[in-house]
This record gives sequence, structure tokens and C-alpha cells, in this order.
Amino acid sequence: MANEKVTSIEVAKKAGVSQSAVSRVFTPGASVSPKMAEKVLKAAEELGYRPNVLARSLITGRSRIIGLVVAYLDNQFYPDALEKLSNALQAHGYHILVFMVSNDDDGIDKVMGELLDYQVDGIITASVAMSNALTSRCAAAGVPVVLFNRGQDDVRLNQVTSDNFEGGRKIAAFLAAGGHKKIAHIAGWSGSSTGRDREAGFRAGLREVGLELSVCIDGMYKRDIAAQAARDIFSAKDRPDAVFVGNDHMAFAVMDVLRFELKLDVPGDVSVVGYDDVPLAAWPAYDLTTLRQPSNRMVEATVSTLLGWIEEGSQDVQKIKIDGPLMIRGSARLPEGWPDERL
Amino acid sequence: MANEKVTSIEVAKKAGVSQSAVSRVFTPGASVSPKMAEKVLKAAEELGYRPNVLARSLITGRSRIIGLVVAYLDNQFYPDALEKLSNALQAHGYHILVFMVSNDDDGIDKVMGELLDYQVDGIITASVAMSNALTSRCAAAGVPVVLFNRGQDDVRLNQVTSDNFEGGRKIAAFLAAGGHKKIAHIAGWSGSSTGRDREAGFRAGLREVGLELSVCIDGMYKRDIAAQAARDIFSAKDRPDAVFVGNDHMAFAVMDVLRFELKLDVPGDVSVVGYDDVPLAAWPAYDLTTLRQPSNRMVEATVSTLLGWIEEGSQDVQKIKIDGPLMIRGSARLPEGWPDERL
DNA sequence: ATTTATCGTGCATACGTATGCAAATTGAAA
DNA sequence: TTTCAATTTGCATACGTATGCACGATAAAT
Repeated sequence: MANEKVTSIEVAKKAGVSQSAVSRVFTPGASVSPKMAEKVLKAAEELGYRPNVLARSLITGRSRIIGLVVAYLDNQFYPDALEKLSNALQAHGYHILVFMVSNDDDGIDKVMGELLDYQVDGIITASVAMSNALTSRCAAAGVPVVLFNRGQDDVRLNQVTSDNFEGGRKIAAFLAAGGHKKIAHIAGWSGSSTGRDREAGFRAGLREVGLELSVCIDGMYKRDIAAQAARDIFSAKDRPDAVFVGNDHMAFAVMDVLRFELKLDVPGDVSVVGYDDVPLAAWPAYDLTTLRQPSNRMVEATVSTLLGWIEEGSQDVQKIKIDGPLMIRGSARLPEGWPDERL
Repeated sequence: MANEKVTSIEVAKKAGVSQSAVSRVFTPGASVSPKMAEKVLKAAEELGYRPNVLARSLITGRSRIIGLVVAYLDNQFYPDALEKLSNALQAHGYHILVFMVSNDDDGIDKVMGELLDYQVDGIITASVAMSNALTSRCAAAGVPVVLFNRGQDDVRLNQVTSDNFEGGRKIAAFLAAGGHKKIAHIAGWSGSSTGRDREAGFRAGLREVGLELSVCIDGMYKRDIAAQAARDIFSAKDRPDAVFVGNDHMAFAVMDVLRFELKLDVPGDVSVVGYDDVPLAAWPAYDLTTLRQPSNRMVEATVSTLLGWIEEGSQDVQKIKIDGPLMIRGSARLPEGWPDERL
């Protein structure tokens, strides 16, 4: 296992030029003559030389590494986003360094420290909140942060979300139009802006049509908690006839409980609506009506915001909300007169 | 956005000691007196100093970065593995740099080049094959490689898989015991060792009990291709009464087609068995009988192999096969006398 | 008190690259 | 041919850290 690293100096020697010449050949935009470039590239090719990104970063101050902090990967929304983020950044010559963190403990601070040790050029947090102290540290280190799919009041923090309030409202309107009278909500984690906004929008939407929430339980974005909530809510005789679940991941658990434990028909007995539109929601086994978070556009906005900060320097802080459509499928009763535009 | 990096020199100045002293305080196992450590740590604390991992790597030759090359993240098996790998490596002070790659084109070579540019200490490939040239380059660079969930003949490559051949055999025995006579296989991609081994084991298992495969189509590990295969196979009047699908991800698509397009009962009309045991397989909507790939143990083996190479230097090449149990659930007919140990 | 061993510290250098500056080369214009 | 500008090249240094070496301090042993 010969550990033979080829350096620019060896290439220079072989090509009979200076080390700086080699460096310039591999630095886009530097001034080099064609024949010099040819000589160097030939030597580099023969020796198998490639510039050391880490050494380069020491000089340039850019590592071309983006730190991604993420809590869950079992909710399909996040691997999907990770894949898209990674592809988008890869196209710009950046790569993602992954940091898993549990949302409940305060390991976030520790992990963030490690993150900064790697001199990342930027940070994306997916479904993770930032403490004030952390935000300050990142600001002091000059590392831009974008919150993906989570909002926070701090004026220093960029964020990209769907329009969660409006999304909740749309769902309320849809369920009301469907003639549902007794409506439940198994909410997203109340410790998250997404969870709170969806709930607030949903309540507002119901209020607009003279309805109010019959029962509301915090599902914490966890399958088992949501499942238990479903049992609690729908075991009663005078159970609700509709439920909006704070994200698809929980909605699947809720549908499983309704259909296989409580032997209820969806949507005959209960209409179920989720939030996210993960790929699984479109599979016939669930065929879940849900509000789509346009992950493509969210990723796009995240990447362009982050690269803007990194490559152009200080920018305006972005608080981007992207509107998403309600994907009407088979898990909720279709209101009279609504076009059946099932997808 | 003040870009103020604190260096060991500034800490040294503040603490009234040399830069080397600061370095030693932050280098585990170095020789420092308690009072020196105290002074330095105090100064570091006040300035918010943290060692620059990249600069350190230039000296030590270790980046504490592991490159992960992965093709799919829509098959739940991989995000699950990614999460576990990341957690395990994080516990050892390593982190994962993600590289997405499509399996069909030859972007793998390009991506691998970028990978090595980052001076990664090791590489894990998940469901991705290595070309000979690549293997040589990694060997030359002294970077150990572990193939996760894929095998390859090259004697230089470590690999961790489940016992795919034996797994295929177990499934054959199970379906045969269930009295199935006409058995189909929608195989994993024939370009992958996992796909080939599972199919070979399955065929061998059938042969042992005097059966043979009725029909076999390569599903390429893709949902849509598997779905089309299911349509082709099960539309006929004399359709098979059982199918082994090369992984769970495809098996879900197959079940969807069987139940919702062809209106067949599973397992009444057709028994379906998958491979992987991703979390979704246990959800009641699918309740899929499947051969479990013990991802915990596979991750453990992967990490310890990799760290062995990195921290102890050259080792024996490991070709690890981990045996997994058949998870008996509701998607396949239960043979008489078999304990119903549904999980 | 003297010798010897042990430990802690500072000095200097190295890791692999990028870049300001000045020298050298090229080419065009006169 | 000469002059001048434009371009290309090499030299030297810097990035932030780790570590071999030699020296000084301290403790232990005689």
C-alpha cells in the first residue's frame, strides 16, 4: 500500500518548470501560455497528479465543503432533499459533509463545533434549529447558514420553507368543502416552526368557514407517537371524520392504524391529509392526499442563496417561502364539484 | 460578516507561550504540564479558538473524512445505512463526505477523482462498483476502500454484504414449503453481484426441491421496471403463484401492481417475498415477507474494517458475508407447520 | 551536593498549494 | 532595428498546524 502522494513540485520538476507554473495551470483564470499548459498537463497526467484540495483551502480560505446538519433520515423527505442538494452542489464543485444530530438533546452545539473545525464554506440545516450562541459563532466565523425546511426568527438566518401557513389553510378549505364536520389534527412538532405554522394556518382556515378544530395532538414528527394519537382519537364512538396529519411520514402511520387496527375505511369513514408529498405518498398502497413541498424549488433556492453568500460575500438575508399545490389523491373525500385531478 | 479566524499563534501570544505549546495542548497524547494546559485552554476559550482540521491534515496526512459514494437514496435501505454509518463514524471522530453518482454512466471515475482530491482517509461505496483503474488509483494513493452491499472479485477490495446466495436459497425453500408450484423472479440488477447471487441462490434452492424458475426478469433495482415486469408476468391467465423480488424497493412496486392494477390478492393469489427488510416492509400496508439484511451488523463490520485499515495500516482484505433471517410476514402464504413468528 | 534520568518547552521546519511582485519573454508598433 | 506594452514566468512567502531536536527545568537517586 504505497502511500505515494504526487505533489505539484514533482510535476514541476518533471516538466522542467516552476511549482507556481503548475499551480497556475490548475487554477482557472490564471495566466499561462498554451505550451506551458501542455507541458504541465502532460507531466501531471503521467504522474497521476491532482491538486490537494485541503492544501489549497489553506491558502484560498475556501474548502468547497458544505456542512449538512440533519436529524432524521427515516422521513423520506430528507434523503430525497439530501440527494437533490448533493447533486446541485456537486454541479458547482461543492460537496456535502454530513452531520447527524438528534433533535432532542443538545448535541447540536457539539456537532456544530466539529463542523466549523472543517472550515466549511457554508452550512445547511435540515429540520434542525439553531441556538443563538451557534448563530453568533457562525456569523463570527463568516460562515453562512441556510435553514432548510425550518424557520426561525433570528434576522441573521437565511431560511427556505414551503408556505406552511398557507398550506394548512388550503387543507382546511379542502376538508371543509368535502363536508367534514368533526376535524382532528395530529400536528407536527410544536417545537418547530413548520409544525406551528401548519397548525396555525389550518386553524385559521377552519375558522374562516365557521369550523373549529375538534381535537389536536402533537405528533412530534414521530411515527409511533402519531400512531398512538390516532388510536386515542379514533377509538371513541363519536370520532372525527377527518384528520390533517402534520407530515406524510406520520400520516402513513395514522393510515395504518385506521385501516389495520381500527378497521376504518379511508376515506369512507375518515379522510386523511398529509403534508410533504414524499414519493411514497403517490404509491397506490397509501394514495395520500397531501400538500406538496416543492423540494426541487426549495433545493434550488437553498443552493443559490448559499452560493450567493459564499461567492459574492454578504447578501441580504433571505426568508424564502415557496408555495405548493394540494395533491389530491384517494385518501380524502373529494368535495362535490372539485375536479378530480388525481396525480 | 467579519471573517475572523483565530489561530494557534494568537492563542499562544495571549497565553504567553509558544505556538507549539498550543498545538500540544490540542493534540491528544502530547506532553504538556497541567498548568500550561490550563493557561492555554483559558486563552483558547476566551478567543474562541478551535484547531483547523484542514491545516492539521496537511501535516498528519489524515483528514478524518470518509468518502461515501452512493447511487440511490430512494431505496430506503441506503438512507438507513447512511444514517448508521454516519453515526458510527462520528463516534470515532470521522465524518462522511457524500458523493452521489449514477450507476449507469461512467461518472463514477470523475467523482472518484474529486473524492481523492479531498484526501479522504477511506472510501465506502454503497451499491456502486469500482473499475479496475479506480481500484488501482485508490491503492496507489493508500486509501482503503470498502464496498458496502456489493461484492467484487478484485482481491484488493474489502466488501461487506449479506449472504445473498444463502438468502436466495432460504426464500426458495420457504416458497417451496408453501406449496407454490409456479414461481417467478423479478431479479436485482444483473450487473450487480447482489442481484446475481440472490438469483443464483434462489435457483439453487428451487433445484434442491425439484422445482425450477418459471420466469425471470431483470428489474434493475428500479421501481418502474419492476412494475412493468409484474404486469408482463401476472397479466397472463396461467400466471405464477409466487414471486421473489430482488429487493424490497421493487417488491413494493410489484405489490402495488398486483393489488391495485391487476386486482390480485396477496398472498391469496400470489405470494410476494422481498429482500432487505427496510423499515417500510414492516408497515401494515405492505407487511412484506422479506429476507433481512442486518444493516446494524453490516455497518459495524464496514466501520471496523475501514478504521482498521486507516489506523493500523495494511490489513488482510476482508470479504465479509453476514447471514440474515427471513422475516415472515403477511405477503406470502405461510407453509403448514411453520411457526407464525410474524414480526 | 552531585549526578542522572525524566519531563516540559521553544525553535525551526515541513506539509502542498496560491499569489504579489519583479524579472523575463513575447509581440506589435514605430 | 528599436521601443514599449502586454503577457508569461519564477522567486519568495504565506496559509495554520504538528513534530524532531536540543535545551532548560525539575525530580529522583546516589
